[in-house]
Amino acid sequence: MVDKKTKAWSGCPVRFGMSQFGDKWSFLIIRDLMFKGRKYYHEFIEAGEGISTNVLATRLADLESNGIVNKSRDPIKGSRFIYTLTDKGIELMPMMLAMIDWAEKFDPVTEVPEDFINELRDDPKKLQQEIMEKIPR
Amino acid sequence: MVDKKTKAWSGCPVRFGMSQFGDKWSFLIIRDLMFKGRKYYHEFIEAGEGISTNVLATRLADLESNGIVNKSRDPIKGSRFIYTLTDKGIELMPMMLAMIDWAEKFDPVTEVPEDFINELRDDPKKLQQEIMEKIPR
DNA sequence: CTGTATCCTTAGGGATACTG
DNA sequence: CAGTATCCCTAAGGATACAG
Repeated sequence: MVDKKTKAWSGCPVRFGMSQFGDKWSFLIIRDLMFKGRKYYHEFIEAGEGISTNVLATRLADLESNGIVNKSRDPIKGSRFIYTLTDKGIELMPMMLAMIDWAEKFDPVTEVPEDFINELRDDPKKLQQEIMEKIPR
Repeated sequence: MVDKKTKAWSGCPVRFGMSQFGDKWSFLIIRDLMFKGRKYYHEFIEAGEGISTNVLATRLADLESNGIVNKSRDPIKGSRFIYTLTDKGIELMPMMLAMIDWAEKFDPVTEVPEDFINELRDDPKKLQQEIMEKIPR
């Protein structure tokens, strides 16, 4: 678990995670990409969380440079980009699901649809697969 | 999964999570409490992450007011406090483990002990139970 | 020693103007 | 319309003095 002497992981995974996506906006953007099918700049802006355009730009750039988000030109409408999760980003799903499960337990206001939570607790792998298939690529 | 109309969870669990522990320092403190057996003020300070005393104080207070951390007087040495995870805090373990698993996959520098990762992937419930028993109360 | 309060700086981020 | 650059300000947080 931890080194007996230093009581530390040599390269700490939690610190690494924080350095890669460890702020409010990154989590919310990953949420949007993972669970809400959002993939365009304006969709993130209009998500209603109040992120401003410049902050969104820097977060997307950060996530991209960390290999979590992929940015590619929209073949339909060449003036814009499509933002998607990379494999590395998609693999954050277990963490996000664990967080959702936790929030559902402890936040009286959180209202994740019942069948979502049921499936999450019953067969997380299956749920994960289902979500995966809906994530834009 | 999401409401068909709003495409949103009514009370978003991710936003809730972020409001409860959604910053670098909170994650690191929770890590210390959960995996490193730390429970005293000075142990967090000396963790070597460079948190300053005032920031630690506010984070501990925030986590306490969010019901994630418990603060009680040390019966041995009455001039100090013991900080522990509440049940609500302990239940963040699946999320933390998922994050550790992810970091181990994607950070070349992260070095979680092999048997830890093996057990995490093989029998997470058992690992969780084992860690749980080592968490100070 | 175990924390808390104060001070002060800086970086994060909101508002908005701007460019292709 | 899609995204970037600039401006400015607030609030997070580092250093450190202070209190019990």
